[in-house]
Amino acid sequence: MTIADIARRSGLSPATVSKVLNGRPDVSARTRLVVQEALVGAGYRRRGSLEAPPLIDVVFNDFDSPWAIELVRGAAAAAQAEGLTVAFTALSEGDERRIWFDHITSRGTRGIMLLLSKLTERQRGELAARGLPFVVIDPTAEPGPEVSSVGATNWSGGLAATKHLVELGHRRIGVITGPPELLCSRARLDGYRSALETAGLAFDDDLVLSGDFRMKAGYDQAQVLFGRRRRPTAIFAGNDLSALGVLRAARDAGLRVPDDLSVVGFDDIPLAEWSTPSLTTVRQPLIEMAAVAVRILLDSSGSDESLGRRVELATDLVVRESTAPPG
Amino acid sequence: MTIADIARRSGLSPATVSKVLNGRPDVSARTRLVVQEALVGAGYRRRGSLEAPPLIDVVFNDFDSPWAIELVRGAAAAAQAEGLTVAFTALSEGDERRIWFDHITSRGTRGIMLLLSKLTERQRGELAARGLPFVVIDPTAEPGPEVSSVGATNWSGGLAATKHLVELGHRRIGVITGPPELLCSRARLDGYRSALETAGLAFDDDLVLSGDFRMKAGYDQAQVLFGRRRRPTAIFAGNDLSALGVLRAARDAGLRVPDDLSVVGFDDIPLAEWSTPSLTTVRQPLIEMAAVAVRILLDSSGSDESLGRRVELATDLVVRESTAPPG
DNA sequence: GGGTCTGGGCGAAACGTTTCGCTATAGTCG
DNA sequence: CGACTATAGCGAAACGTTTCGCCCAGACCC
Repeated sequence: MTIADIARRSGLSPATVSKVLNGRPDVSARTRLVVQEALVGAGYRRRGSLEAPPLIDVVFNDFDSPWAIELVRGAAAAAQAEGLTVAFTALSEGDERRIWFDHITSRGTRGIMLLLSKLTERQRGELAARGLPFVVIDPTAEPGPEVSSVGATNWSGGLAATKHLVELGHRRIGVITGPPELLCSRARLDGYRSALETAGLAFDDDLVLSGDFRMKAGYDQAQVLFGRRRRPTAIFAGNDLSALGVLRAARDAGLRVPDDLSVVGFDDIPLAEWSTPSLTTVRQPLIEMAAVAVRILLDSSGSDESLGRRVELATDLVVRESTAPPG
Repeated sequence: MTIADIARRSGLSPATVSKVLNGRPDVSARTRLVVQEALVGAGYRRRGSLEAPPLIDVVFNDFDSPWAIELVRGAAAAAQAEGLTVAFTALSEGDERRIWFDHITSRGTRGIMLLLSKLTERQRGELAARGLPFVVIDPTAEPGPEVSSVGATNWSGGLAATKHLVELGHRRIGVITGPPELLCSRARLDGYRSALETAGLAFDDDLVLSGDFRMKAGYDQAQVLFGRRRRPTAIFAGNDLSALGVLRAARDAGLRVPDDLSVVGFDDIPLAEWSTPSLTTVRQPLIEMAAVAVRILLDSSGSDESLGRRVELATDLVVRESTAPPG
């Protein structure tokens, strides 16, 4: 089954078929469609499958967070073990999505790993037609069943963090979530809610604020919480970065952590161990998550089954210095 | 001038010539040489020069520091503006250098950006033969004149940091340097020395310790300094990461920063602004440095001149909360 | 309406790359 | 020392990719 066969089937030249396969621009939409049908119909595969470029693409929104860094590092390590390199694309705010996508597909890749990002329906289709796998880490919305994704047990993590605070004796526990549209933010919040329920504590809307996973948000929202009539004695931050913002806000407000305020983060970035005070947090195995994602990409690279896989790795509460019984 | 011509000239097949051009392993050393001579003799160039893969490679030792991250981000941004992608390779400790090098060269790249790393003589030759440019950021040793490199004004930075402390009234100023083999570490230390001299202060060997740019080293060495007969009233850390280690050590030793101890870092990583207390530091324009490096790669990609460029961008003292007059 | 220009879309042919098998040489065993 | 095996090195041919020019449709001008 060669390119020439496809060309004959579809009444076009081998050159044109090649262009479609490589996402070249000088093919009309109609022709492209005809070729793609012929490709699928004939079950075409490149001959030596070794031609696939030894690249794995990691794409993320410009959040320059340690969280992303850890994932990239994990991906790089896993890729290197397979003789692959990680190429990475940071999407800045206003970026037209087409740009990076065209870029990656025209250059070729072994698979695409999306951090917190989403593909358009069109893009999904194009990838499927070319047999390029992709996997989402911490998907934004509930992804379809045919989309592979990797995450952590966010709900359990939120539960564990809150339970820890409750067991220390805290009754008023503030929350600063991540962006509400993210699945992981919502799961963590639900874990919090569930822990309160189990403990027989009321859920108070006034104590729940949303942030964006950055330090500044943690800082600002912590100040809001400090201004509440009855100040919470503990804060569960959506991630470590905002938890660090909370620590900072506490210091500026003259509150001692953990004596006057307990703080729990989420992620366990390397910094959490070195902040002052060191941060109690819910550890996500980011390195492993990236490794799993790479494995999914490589596995699904060969096979045609379009059934997605959903993997959730376990989280782990790491107790350090930022939590204590309320003063 | 095609591959076939070269083949005829050297009495070999086009296939073999192609293999040489692509660094394939199944060519004997002699044959490879013959072909390379023929290539040079005939002045061969690939036809469409557009085939150069749209990749820039960033290679660094596994230091997982925010410093490297900033540079990678800068490189990614600059590359994206040119329609290129950044591929990145983290060298772990025991890595055989050949591995990554063969990998990158066989896959192809537009240029290589080395962070704190070094190439062997052989590798330099191989890159030159293939016309692949490279640039070093913060070179380890004095690089030859034909090597391009980008850095910051480390000496001035060290000078400015120390001068700042001296002007605040500090007389005993400890230093925790980076790895001594790095040019930038030594330059910063010399700046420190020079500032002391200008101020008429004696240089005391007991106050100079070396670290490795990580938090733990900052922490450990700070404890050593605290144990000195006359404890220093200020510490100049080789980079922000070790400065954070110092902050932590100070807290564990019951010293208040900046009342009992002033701390200055180097780099101005994003975190410096958010640490508690926020860190006075010498800012390196990392993003710009990476952008300059990318520009050098692309500029020298076309031309044959093998003369290296050395660029040093200006550093800048950023005064925050971690420095004050000695108590 | 006819001429001219422009650009998108396609294919022929030139080109580079890869696979696969052949050959010669080195290494191994009895 | 001969037979057998393994391996490195190379080339023919199959294959995919790219360039370049042709064709044609639409826009524009006169």
